[in-house]
Amino acid sequence: MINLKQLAKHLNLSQATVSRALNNYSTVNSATKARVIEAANALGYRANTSARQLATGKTGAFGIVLPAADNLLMDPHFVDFLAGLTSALAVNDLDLVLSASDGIATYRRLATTRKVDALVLSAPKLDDPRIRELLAMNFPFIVHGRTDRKPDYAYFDIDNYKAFKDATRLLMDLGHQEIALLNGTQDSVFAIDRYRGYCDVFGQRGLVVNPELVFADAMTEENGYRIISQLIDANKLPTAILCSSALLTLGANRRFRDAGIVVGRDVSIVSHDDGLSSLKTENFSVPLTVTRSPIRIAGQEIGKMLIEQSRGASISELQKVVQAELVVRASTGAAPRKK
Amino acid sequence: MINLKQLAKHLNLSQATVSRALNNYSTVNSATKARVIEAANALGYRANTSARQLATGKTGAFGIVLPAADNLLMDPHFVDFLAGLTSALAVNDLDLVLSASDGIATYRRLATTRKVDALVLSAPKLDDPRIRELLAMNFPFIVHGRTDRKPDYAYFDIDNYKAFKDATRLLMDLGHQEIALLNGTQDSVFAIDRYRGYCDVFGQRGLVVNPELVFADAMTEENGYRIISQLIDANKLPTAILCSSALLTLGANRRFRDAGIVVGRDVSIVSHDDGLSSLKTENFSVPLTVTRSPIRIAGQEIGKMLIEQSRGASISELQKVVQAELVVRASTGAAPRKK
DNA sequence: TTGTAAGCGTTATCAT
DNA sequence: ATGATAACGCTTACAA
Repeated sequence: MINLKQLAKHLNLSQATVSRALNNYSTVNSATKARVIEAANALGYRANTSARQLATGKTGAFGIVLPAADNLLMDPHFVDFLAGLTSALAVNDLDLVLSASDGIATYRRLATTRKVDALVLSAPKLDDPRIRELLAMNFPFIVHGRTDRKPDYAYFDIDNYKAFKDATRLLMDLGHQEIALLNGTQDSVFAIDRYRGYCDVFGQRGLVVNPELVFADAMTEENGYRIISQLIDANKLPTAILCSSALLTLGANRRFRDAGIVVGRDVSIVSHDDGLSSLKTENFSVPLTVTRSPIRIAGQEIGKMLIEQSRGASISELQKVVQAELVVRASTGAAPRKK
Repeated sequence: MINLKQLAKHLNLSQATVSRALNNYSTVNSATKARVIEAANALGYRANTSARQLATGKTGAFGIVLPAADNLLMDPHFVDFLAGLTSALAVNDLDLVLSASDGIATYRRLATTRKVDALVLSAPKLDDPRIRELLAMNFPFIVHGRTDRKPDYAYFDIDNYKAFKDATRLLMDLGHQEIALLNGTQDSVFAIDRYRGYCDVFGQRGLVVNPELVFADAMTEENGYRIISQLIDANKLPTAILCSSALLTLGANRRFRDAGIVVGRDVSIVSHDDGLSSLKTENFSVPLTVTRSPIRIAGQEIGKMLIEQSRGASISELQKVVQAELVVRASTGAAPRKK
């Protein structure tokens, strides 16, 4: 394990020159630069991270906190997100520091101990205290999602409002009027946006939303099953359902199959699809019609934004919204005639 | 953002004393210790991580690399594992550094740049090159799994052999003789161990394993569906199946439901269950009989071992094997009579 | 183009 | 019990 001093001595150069050569400064002679790099490789020199961090004030790492240990429900979306994020960072040899959530204290700790250069913040709530605090501390961060339409911080989000508007329209164009919405809890901004999209189409067509068909809860397989059970038992199953997560849809499908209800014929489904690699909506027994936006891409984009941010990009350059793609497959069909 | 020098000046003490007070050295007067701590809190002093790392040579972080970006299949097990791991580390304010995998180079980089104090290594293969290299570098690591029965490095594993022996016995005791094994690929040691457990029970009972009923592939929902389809189409469906993953079982179940085959009556299933929070085997339409061993606990245990290791525990203290629990639920029943 | 030397903010050693 | 002061290994003015 050789250090800069030793490498410099070995080369009969000063530490400064060697350092500059390794960091590709333009002022250093290209011949010596080559010589330095070769020697460094030959001797297996690797800069000590802590020393570099101390000297530059940059850590070369970004922080993220593992969401929701509170309800013990680990979100399967998170791995895909992490995969995208780390792959974008790896391009520049940047790392990701992962911490278990102890609430807002974790964010504070990560920011104040200068373990990381910036944070990524997932699943923002309305008026999220983490955002307020980070903003007050003037610590850089990027939000996956938004707290309102046009916030004054860096974020990456999908157009949830538009996605669910499109999905609702599609169903209505197929003749559906009774459409259940299986959504996430209403404290998450994305769920609110989706609900608004859904409602607005009803409004535009002079129809009224039936609140008995709107569900806001944790987006688990179990809940999908439970909600459809409830609807069937109460004899209130609508002709179509709109799901905020493929997991919910999975559970709903299981219930439909148990009841002998054929998806795409007896009932139509549009689901949001985060493109999870472990849950492919195209491989469902009845391939799903979805609003699709891979969460892995979101991770990747946020990784790139993190890099841009550390290079000094302004807030306005760090605000992105992408559209979800409406993919029509076999789970949607014309509304059955009223019996 | 105050530093040690400023804090020391503010207290009319030397940096050394303040540092010692903050690090709870016994040699420092308890009155001044209290005074220092109070001032530190009042002024919001936080030690600079890089500086401390440089001085101590310890990073206070452990590394892990996100598996298998190669096949784009993100393992949902990984989040649960991470949750356990980070929660154990958080107790001591330790962090986890996550890197995207660029093959073995990633491990090398993490080790040589001294970004972390130790690595955790997942999904070991037979004669894994990562292990060989880390061992040669003398860099500390803990393996989740094993490369052989009694290796000479730190590891945490479950007794896969015993688990699948138990499962196979259970099925045979119920009268099953044709038992399919839906396993992971045979380059993973856990899959080999499970296969051995399965085979040995056949051997002990004087029966012979039918190789047409043994499948070794990626443990995805799709593969579970596909394999059962294949069996049904070839009219070779056995009376029982043994699955290495709840995901495989999920897919198998979907195929059974499509075919109107009733699990627990027409066919028996025993699945391994890693206790994923997003996939609860007790909530399947037919609650599953499983060999259970929560992967979250594995993460937690490895987190504790990482801490022990950095405190100087010996290799022999860092080798743990736990048993999976056989939980009998409704997916297993007596073998149907031969038609 | 290269070298000298001063940080960066801690902890550790050695006196006192 | 406390204080000087020297590491730790790098980057970066400033000089040459």
